[in-house]
Amino acid sequence: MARPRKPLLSRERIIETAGVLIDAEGVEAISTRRLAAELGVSGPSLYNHFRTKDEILEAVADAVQAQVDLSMFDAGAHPESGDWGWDTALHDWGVAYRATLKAHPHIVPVLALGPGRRPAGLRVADAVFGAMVRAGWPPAQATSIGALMRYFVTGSALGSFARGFVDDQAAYDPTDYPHLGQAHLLAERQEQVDEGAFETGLRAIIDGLRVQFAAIAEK
Amino acid sequence: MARPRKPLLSRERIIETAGVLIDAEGVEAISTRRLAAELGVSGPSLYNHFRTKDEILEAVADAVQAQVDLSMFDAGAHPESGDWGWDTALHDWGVAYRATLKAHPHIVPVLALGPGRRPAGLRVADAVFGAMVRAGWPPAQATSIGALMRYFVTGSALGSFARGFVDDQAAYDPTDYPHLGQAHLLAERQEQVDEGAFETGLRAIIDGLRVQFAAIAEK
DNA sequence: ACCTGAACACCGTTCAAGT
DNA sequence: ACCTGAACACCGTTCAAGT
Repeated sequence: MARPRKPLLSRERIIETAGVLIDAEGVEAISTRRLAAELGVSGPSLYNHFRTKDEILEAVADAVQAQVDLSMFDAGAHPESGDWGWDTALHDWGVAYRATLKAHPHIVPVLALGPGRRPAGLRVADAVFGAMVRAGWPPAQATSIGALMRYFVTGSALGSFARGFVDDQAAYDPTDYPHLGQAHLLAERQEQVDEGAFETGLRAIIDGLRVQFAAIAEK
Repeated sequence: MARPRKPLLSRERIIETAGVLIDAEGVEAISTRRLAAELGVSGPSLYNHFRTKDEILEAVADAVQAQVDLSMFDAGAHPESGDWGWDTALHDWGVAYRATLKAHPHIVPVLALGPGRRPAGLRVADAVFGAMVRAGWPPAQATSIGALMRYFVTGSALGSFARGFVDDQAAYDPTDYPHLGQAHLLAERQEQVDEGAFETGLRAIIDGLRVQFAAIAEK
């Protein structure tokens, strides 16, 4: 075939197809040959558009991150109700962030691991930092808030805590694990357990930040 | 050589060598051939001791997790001073947990991702759950606390937030990122920024849990 | 039981050749 | 510029053969 008069591939098409494939079958399902085949093209063609396979994965991760809603940080968010607060914005963002990652769980390791030098990651950092400073947080704390929220949300989206438990009482020898007598019950409700832990943690973080904020404002 | 009269390998020796290799060169450096060579043995020999390469990585992750100090959850911890509290225990554990993971950063993705069905993971869950219930937390909340702490600590150990920023002001176009004018300064102090965000987040979580605990105790 | 070399079906990436 | 097939240097894993 050689060079067609109109390019068969584009970065966008590669990212799109890779994303679908990863959502369906996981990151391990992606090989350059497999992805290329899915695109109707031969393996090495991809290297005309990306330098490495890792770069493709990073681009997919960035595309997912870009879907996270940030509108709650807008200066004029909820102007009518007048109840904007850095705390509710942070909570809403956390929930939206997690929901987006949970919709694309297979790419989360790439997203969480990378240094986050991707454009969408910077856009998030910018929005959070800007909103926190505007709300009265000192810059150093505003930076920390963006970081710690990322730690918590990606950590929660990465691994299921509840999935660690099997639905079999015999698996938990009371000698080894004296307090896990009911642990096998967790297996039945993995989803709720992880969701509950996330909600509890998110609320704790925000309650805790309120305590710190009050201490700062006091001075 | 065929079968030697004394086995050349053991699970322990494989885990140990794999751990050293991963610490030094990362998970990608581990191939079954490379690891076997390091052990003075041929590639397929490993399959007499582990079913898959992934099982080896899981075992290394478990070995790291097993190093995390849990003594702060002991019933008789600090009996002389009498200042044991679930909150300080949780804080100390968080700090110790993160320190251990930071000492072996290359294995953290495996540790954070896996379902945590490994023995060391269960031992952690058991210790935290037991201590929280003993301190007066309802079982459902005690479960959540173990989970949310894991989310936060592994998330913080996985990716550096600060590493996302480069030491170059020109990288942050004010049009794209209106609030990142000082972001290039973060690059210089990655370590402190991430450490500070972790400390802030850990304190916020514990302060927030105190608020919830007070609400529960009140009833 | 525990090691070996050979073999299978893959990989990511490079590169010269085609238009 | 953008695609191709061939090739290189790898992979994880299986398996029959050796003791």
